[in-house]
Amino acid sequence: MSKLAASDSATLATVTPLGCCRPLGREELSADDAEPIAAMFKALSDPVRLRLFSKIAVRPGGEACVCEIQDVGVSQPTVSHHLRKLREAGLLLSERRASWVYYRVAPGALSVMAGLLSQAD
Amino acid sequence: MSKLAASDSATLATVTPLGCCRPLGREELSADDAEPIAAMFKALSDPVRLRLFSKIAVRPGGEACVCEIQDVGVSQPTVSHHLRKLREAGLLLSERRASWVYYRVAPGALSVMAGLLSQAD
DNA sequence: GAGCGGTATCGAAGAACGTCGATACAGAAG
DNA sequence: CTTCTGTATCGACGTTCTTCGATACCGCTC
Repeated sequence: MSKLAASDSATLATVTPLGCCRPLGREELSADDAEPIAAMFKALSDPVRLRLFSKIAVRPGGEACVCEIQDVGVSQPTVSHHLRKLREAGLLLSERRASWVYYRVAPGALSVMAGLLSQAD
Repeated sequence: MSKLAASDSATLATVTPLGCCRPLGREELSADDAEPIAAMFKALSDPVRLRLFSKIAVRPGGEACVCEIQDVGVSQPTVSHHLRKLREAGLLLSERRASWVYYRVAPGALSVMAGLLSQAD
């Protein structure tokens, strides 16, 4: 992983093309579809990851340098670990620019999850 | 817990009254707000729980008897354990009717989470 | 009351997770 | 080439999670 780490996201890539991003209350989730979707929710199931994601999402363009969002009360390796998890889940993309690494919200990530949670009525 | 187990959900109850159900990309999440929100996502972060929730949500009225949704590939105690987790997270309500226990989707649960994931543009 | 089917709780075992300090790597600057 | 800053990886530790079998609880039926 060197330049533009786009897709370790088996997650988003696996989910999107399927018809599985319908509301959870629309049709019963298959065992296979449940797996990658659960992984996306798991990515947001930690308070630190949630704050990191929010810190990135609020920036204009949904992008931030790691150095700008590191104050979440845990060590630098831990921040790096959580950002990796978010990337692997398909929620973030990362890109190196000179000495700094920028993370940004993956296009479509939010809407896939929001779609799953929308009312089926 | 005997009759109508409505609120072990510190989660939903804690979150809803706050101004914290704005989109994650709207304003930066505080450490305190991140905690209960992460707990809700954690509830949906397991494939089995996701399927159980879906099985309930697809039923008319968003309600199902435990006996109708038990075939998810794990033992009966495990199913019970996961349903409890979903209830404690505020996503489900449970009610005993004669020998059977019915679980139903908690009103507002989905919209709170969907609101968090909606685009902030 | 005795027996029975449906559901919850208990206790244990193994896997997965969050966290850290130490260290490695990448690019810029001197 | 060496040094410095920013970020990632490694290895380890303690905690939390998922799962199970065994068992307890609850209502119904006989």
